[in-house]
Amino acid sequence: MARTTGSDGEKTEAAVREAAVNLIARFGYEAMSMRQLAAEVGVQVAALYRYFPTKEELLFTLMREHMEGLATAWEAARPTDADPAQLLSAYVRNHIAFHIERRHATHVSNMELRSLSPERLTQILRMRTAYEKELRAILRDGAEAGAFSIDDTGLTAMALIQMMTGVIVWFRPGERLSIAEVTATYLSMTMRLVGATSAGEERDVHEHAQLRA
Amino acid sequence: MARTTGSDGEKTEAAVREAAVNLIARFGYEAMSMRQLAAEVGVQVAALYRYFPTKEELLFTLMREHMEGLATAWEAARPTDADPAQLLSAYVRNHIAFHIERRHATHVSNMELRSLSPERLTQILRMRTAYEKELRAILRDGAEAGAFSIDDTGLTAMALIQMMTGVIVWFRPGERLSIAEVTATYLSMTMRLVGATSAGEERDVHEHAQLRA
DNA sequence: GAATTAATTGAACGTTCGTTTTATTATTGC
DNA sequence: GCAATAATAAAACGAACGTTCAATTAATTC
Repeated sequence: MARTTGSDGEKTEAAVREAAVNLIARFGYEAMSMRQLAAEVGVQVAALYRYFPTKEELLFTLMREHMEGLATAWEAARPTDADPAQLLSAYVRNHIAFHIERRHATHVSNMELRSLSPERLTQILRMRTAYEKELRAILRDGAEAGAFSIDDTGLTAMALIQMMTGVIVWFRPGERLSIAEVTATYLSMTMRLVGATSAGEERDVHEHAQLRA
Repeated sequence: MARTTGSDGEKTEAAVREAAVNLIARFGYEAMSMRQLAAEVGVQVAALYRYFPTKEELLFTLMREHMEGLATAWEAARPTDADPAQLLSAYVRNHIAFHIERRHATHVSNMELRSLSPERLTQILRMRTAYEKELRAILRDGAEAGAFSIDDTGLTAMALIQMMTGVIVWFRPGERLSIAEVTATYLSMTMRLVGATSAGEERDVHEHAQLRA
């Protein structure tokens, strides 16, 4: 046989992407074979190479689109004319929502960086740094405005990102906590961590979180 | 040639361990080949199999000893008759010191879990859970005693561990910050995050960290 | 100093890997 | 309905993989 009835390039490519994210998240990039991926999609190995010239290019595509999606989501979620606490709150909400929604893709983007060639690694890291820079700016502006009490802006930003992204390690949808509860608690922890003093939505969030304590 | 002059089983095994930790941390377990490891040690491939029956057993040994070391370090560092803030402070100090000191081994233990067989994975996770349980107990006791203000003990413990362990992702010895400075800032962030109210050593640490702000 | 044990080499095993090539069939445009 | 093109199958490539085995030499024991 050759071309199969009802075959469609776009559908196949989308199926390859989705299967690849799941397999790489579960077994790791090196451990996933192109044969395994093809079998998961329900296609022969050679068909994969019609859409992605190499295995690494497939990985890179998944990562790049994940980072682009993160940047796009933040652009859409970022409030205009907001005080530091509201900005930080929006950043935390967006970060947690995005990462919980795309647990597997986040896993891939965080764990498989070393499988990229130096040039591609640089490209992904540049996107990541740009995203983290937004948080540092929020923290710096808030500290200068007296809304936050922060020892070291850069270190605090890294600590917050590690803390928030860590959600995907243990969070499983439908278990003890809902996404809203997790987000509320993380918001509360974040605001305390940065020593937020303002009376914005942060206090509401904090009081809401206390309801479950 | 066969046995080489000055060859010593103990030294070779130690060299294999060390080289394996470094190579796996840098390239990943799947990407590291036994030939690459042998070349790094300066030995032929077959010699590795005198010390570790399989590649996975080597990985498991590295992980198990890392987790045992972490438990041992905490047992030695845990204060007797201390208030919650002092206990938490000791936990944070020990965790950060241990993980910075063994960055590569921590990377291996955190990133390569999926390469273990189910039984071995369970064994490592059991050790990890036991260690995390200590932190949850500290947080729970502190919250009950009124020393901390915590929304969700389990969630806070996970957030703290992710935040602290994340140090190894960005920290490089000899750069902008010293280990002492990083530890002080993380202690400060931790105490604020858990809403510590007591006037133990936590205030000293916090004031000290403020000196650099 | 001969016998035994410890440590290692060198070569090979079968398997799996990412990738390529060629042929074949389904779909699309005219 | 016929040409052009898109999508896939089937088979094969050489290279690299984890692992094993037999042979060989250094160190140790008596």
